[in-house]
Amino acid sequence: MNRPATIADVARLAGWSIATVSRHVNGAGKVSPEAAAAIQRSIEELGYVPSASARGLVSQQTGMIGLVLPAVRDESPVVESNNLVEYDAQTATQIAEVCHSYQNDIIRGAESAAWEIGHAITIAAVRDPEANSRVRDMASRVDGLVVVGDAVEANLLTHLARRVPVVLVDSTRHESIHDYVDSADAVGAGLLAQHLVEEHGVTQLVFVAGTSLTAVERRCFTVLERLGATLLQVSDATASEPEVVAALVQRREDTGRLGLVCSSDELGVRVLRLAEQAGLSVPDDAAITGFDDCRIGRAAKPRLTSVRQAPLDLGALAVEALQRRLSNPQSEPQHYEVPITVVVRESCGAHSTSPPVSA
Amino acid sequence: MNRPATIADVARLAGWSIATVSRHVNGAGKVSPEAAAAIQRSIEELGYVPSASARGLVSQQTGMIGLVLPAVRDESPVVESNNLVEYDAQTATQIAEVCHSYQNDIIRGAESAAWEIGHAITIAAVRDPEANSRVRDMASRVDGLVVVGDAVEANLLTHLARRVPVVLVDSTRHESIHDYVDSADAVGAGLLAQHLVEEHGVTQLVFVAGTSLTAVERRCFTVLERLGATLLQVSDATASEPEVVAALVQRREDTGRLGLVCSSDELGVRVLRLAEQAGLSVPDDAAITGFDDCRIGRAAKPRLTSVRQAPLDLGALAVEALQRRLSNPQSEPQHYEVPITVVVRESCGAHSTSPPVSA
DNA sequence: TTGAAAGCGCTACCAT
DNA sequence: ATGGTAGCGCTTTCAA
Repeated sequence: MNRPATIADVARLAGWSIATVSRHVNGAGKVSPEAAAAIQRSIEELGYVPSASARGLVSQQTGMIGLVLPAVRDESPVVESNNLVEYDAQTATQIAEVCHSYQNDIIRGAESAAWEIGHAITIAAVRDPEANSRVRDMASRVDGLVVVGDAVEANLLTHLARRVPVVLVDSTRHESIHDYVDSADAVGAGLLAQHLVEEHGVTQLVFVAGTSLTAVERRCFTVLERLGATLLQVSDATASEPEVVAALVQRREDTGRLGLVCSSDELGVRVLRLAEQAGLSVPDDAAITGFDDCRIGRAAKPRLTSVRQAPLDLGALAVEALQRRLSNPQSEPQHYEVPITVVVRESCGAHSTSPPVSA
Repeated sequence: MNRPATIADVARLAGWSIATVSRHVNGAGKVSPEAAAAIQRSIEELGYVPSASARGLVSQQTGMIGLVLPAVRDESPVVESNNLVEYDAQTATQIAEVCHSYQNDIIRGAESAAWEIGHAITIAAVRDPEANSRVRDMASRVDGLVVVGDAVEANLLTHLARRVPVVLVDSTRHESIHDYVDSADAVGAGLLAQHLVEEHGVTQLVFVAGTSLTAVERRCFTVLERLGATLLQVSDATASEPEVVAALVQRREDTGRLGLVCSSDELGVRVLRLAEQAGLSVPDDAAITGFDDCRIGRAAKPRLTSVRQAPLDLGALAVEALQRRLSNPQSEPQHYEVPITVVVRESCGAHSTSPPVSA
């Protein structure tokens, strides 16, 4: 690995001009067969690879798309002594895994879509929203930026947006000056509710969530509320579970067949257990559904009906949005939504053999 | 988003020379406070971000590290009608998920390590080993290449290596002309065996693998063989399972307490079931261990003792290797190994309350 | 401390 | 079809 060969080296060795080499390499313009042959030979010989920097400099584009993700911090289990460890899976680890697979899908979706349009992607996991230099640096080497979640400060974002187009993904505080992509989660909640009511004769919808609602959860509840759903908030603490059990019993008595729409599969599994404690049979007394279609829900005892929001598509759509913006810089900021899918399983009353039902 | 501001724009607006702006931005050389202030102001005003291409061109380095991964193709479940689907988890999907989380960890490890040394990373999932242009392109925009698995043809690799240093990760056909990183999997197998024999009184070690051994598996078996292990190959087909059951019964009768070292957690779980069918109690008649420490093993009935090879560290180590190479281009190609960890659980005879044991 | 200017490797335009 | 050449935006001498 000496000084890497340049186009000039190739030209000299081949006995043709730099311009001709450039044309040959880019397949632009006509190049005589003899020239092409000679040039190709010296390319091989010298191991020539054109410099992306030089190309980018003259063409004013880098051929790269940047993906900024919020870093997920995961607790690693304590390692006890050299090479041997006693391991216990922990909640924190599980949550981290869910986030990882989510981000992983976004990355892969973006990578694939970027590849389709001839771009490479570069990624940065941002630990700290004030870590500006990181994002700045990235902005300098890409044609466009996909920012997932709230990894980046709003004002930095606007600064960067003056240089490269920015597409937000699943941001909670998305401002309308940027293009924005998320899943149609509220639509999913609605579909789910509709399914429960129409197909499984649920008479009372209940939206089950944590003690404080996230933006997504609020949106979902808004939709569900219109369909007559009530809200049941479950704290993280195990201590408060008896209350929840009581509430479930209560509602069952008051209103007949329950449809418990939980805001995550994790929560859904927990509610499954609580319903059992409440003496409710699932799905007969209470149909229970999750959200996000994680493995945990697929492994649950009555498998959990859930809403799948393909993060793969999220990533891909973000890249497509970027491409549109790139080719049409002046148009209004747009909002894209990736469609969701309701995955019907036993926890809502479907029989494993029953055919799928349409919306 | 007009034409992005250049250093010249900043200089003009600030009323100082290009050179001074450059020095201010890079913190190199002395710049008077007044100059700094004026320059900083116009940077903000113009939303100036220095062009990585231009920088790269002059400095002859891109500040990027490329990560090439073999694409994992996963079967997506058939979607049945609009937005509703009946889902069944499939083996193919499970395998894909394992690969994904493995690759995901490598990416995150690499990203993090790269960040430490001031580099960004770019990734390419290569669908087809002959997709040369993709990798070529990447080679043109990075300071170094990390190639995972057998994603890239050997001869292309050597071509590229003339331009950028290449570090191989988990390649089966790694040639000694490149730096190379993998896990100490064979060491792990050895440690596992040792643990089984010394701590749990296993009298007969059996290495359980698929019908054709991968390179890793061969390495592991080589080690185990020295410790007296025999080989038991299990085909993917369920049909042949009775034979395996018979084999297990046979060996148990012949040689006393069995130590079944399986080449993956998936296989381990399967063997768990087969041992049960064979009427063997686990871990009393047969201690069973997996490999790779996946979720499936942690969820198994007697939780599976396994060997964890932190792919996070793989990625990080690869980047470190690259950095060494970058700062010392002439040294001999090196082989790096990330240490493994034996995770002791019930399937080998450990009590969940028992303290961890040292090697 | 500052500024002028020579490239870095490449593309694209203009002659030929 | 081919070659000469003017930049692209930046860093880095070298003088001042």
